Amino acid sequence: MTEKQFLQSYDASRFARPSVTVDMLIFTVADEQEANYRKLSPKSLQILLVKRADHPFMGQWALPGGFVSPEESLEEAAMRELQMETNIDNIYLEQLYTWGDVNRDPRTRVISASYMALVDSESLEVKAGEDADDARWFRLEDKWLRENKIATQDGTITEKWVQLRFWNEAEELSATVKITRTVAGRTVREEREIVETNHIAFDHAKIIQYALERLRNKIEYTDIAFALMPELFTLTELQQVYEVILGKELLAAAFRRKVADKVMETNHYRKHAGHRPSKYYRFNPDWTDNA
Amino acid sequence: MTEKQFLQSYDASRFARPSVTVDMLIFTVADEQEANYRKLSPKSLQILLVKRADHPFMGQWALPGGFVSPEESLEEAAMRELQMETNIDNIYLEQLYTWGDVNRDPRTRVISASYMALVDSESLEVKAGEDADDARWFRLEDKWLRENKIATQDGTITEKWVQLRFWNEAEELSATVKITRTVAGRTVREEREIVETNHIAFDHAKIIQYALERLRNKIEYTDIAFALMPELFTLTELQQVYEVILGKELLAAAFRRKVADKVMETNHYRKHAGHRPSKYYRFNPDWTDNA
DNA sequence: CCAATAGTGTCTGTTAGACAATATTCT
DNA sequence: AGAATATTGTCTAACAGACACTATTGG
Repeated sequence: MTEKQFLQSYDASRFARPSVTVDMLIFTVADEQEANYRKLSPKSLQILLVKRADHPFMGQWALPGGFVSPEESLEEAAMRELQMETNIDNIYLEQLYTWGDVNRDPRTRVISASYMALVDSESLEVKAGEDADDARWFRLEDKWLRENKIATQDGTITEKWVQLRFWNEAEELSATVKITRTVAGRTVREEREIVETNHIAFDHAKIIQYALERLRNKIEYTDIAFALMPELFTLTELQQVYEVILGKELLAAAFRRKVADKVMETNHYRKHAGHRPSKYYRFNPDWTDNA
Repeated sequence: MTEKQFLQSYDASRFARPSVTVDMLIFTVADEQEANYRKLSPKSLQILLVKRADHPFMGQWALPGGFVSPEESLEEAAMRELQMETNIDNIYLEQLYTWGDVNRDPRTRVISASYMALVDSESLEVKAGEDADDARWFRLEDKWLRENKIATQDGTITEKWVQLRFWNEAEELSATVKITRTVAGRTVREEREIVETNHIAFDHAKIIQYALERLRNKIEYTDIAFALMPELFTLTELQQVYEVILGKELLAAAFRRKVADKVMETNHYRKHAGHRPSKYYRFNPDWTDNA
């Protein structure tokens, strides 16, 4: 049989096939309200969730996403979903992880490729709430709850409980995820399990926790932070973005040294702030990460 | 309609579904032969490929892998394939990336989750060639060919050509992959394209190039190198593993300082080496990566 | 004037790179 | 003895953390 004959006679339906979806983790960092005109407005990390209109998990909140159609690539499907929710293009988009447990979805076997998108809140303001479907931004915070380390024959098992909290003006959601890290011999394995989830559909709490961890790691060794910034920004704003994602305060002097080569000065200044005006910067596209 | 009724009446076949496979990138670092009894044997990075017995790409070399069955998770499928090829368990296994272009496979729409496995060559020696199917280890090297950087409206496009070479006693394969890195505004995108491929099936050259890059990155900031080591090893052997993966020489003094906390001394020494014997070490499971 | 932030200077301790120097084996 | 590797010591430059200090605005 020639290759051509083979392909003509190939019957793809012989094998059972799963459904494949993309799940979108759309993050932004937005300003909070601040009463004192002199103080800077604090920033918060936010994620976009949609309210499920249908079974299963009807009424609960889920990651935006949908089935991948036969004539689009995974990336194209992710882009399509992203447009649908934010109508912004040229956005940071990165494949995160593909979730393939057997009973993730009560309907049928579903394998989900998750994508993380980062958008800057300024270009977003437009579409924020006026969405047709029930998409809403939630502030997102995670909290270390407790840790448990056990010795085994040839290594250790560390269990860590992390709580996620999501909230906006109308709603508050939460979940607890247990992360089990198994060191056996020279290899390490990590597993995630949802311990408790409150109005968050499917295994999406687990996916969000994973994404948050990845975001936190990547902001330290890549330039993704700039994807969260508007065209022009001050170094203090940039620092705030790092701080809200890392969940800790940074020293301004050291921070400025670290980002010095990644940004370019402009000769614009922020006005009417009630204190010394700060210079606006932009991303330096000639900056190269590697040596 | 209740959720229960909904689920009972749910018809999964309404949507066209792709086939899903796992592709395994099984790496090891093995000793080369060395004539001079006094000299250390150099090491080489190797990858396991299988010769395709059927159409399409019959006779060409491909990554081990196969279809994911409905009653196993992605990880379980990856484990199963790994066992099939190496019959070693408790191995380092990590999901790499999921490839979802529309025409990756001439038979039908196939989405492939790729997994990287690291095995130590010592426990492997057993299964090396006696495999039933046509699986073979290939030495693997990549070579930077050329780079091309173009300015655009709001950023740059960098194209990089990388050549991969695979060889063993019987066979030699090669491929060229073009990596396009687009910096536009504050976002970066990376794409990979196979420019030329020689007896390597599907888009697997691209996947291997990606895996190699990931391996190179991860060895710098994680402890995956130990997954490539036998139970006991000398610090020079460990350094050789770093060197062969990073493709550059390291200074012994600095290297030893860096890994000092990650290993534990034993009181065994390598014997009969024609020079000063080196101490054997083992991985220190109490070492924690993070602070 | 003063609250509040912007931005800089400098000290200190840690670490990576470089390389020299010493130690130890087997044939 | 001599080849070859193992292992340690030390100098230096770079850099991150800490913190003090100066600069600049709007009300």
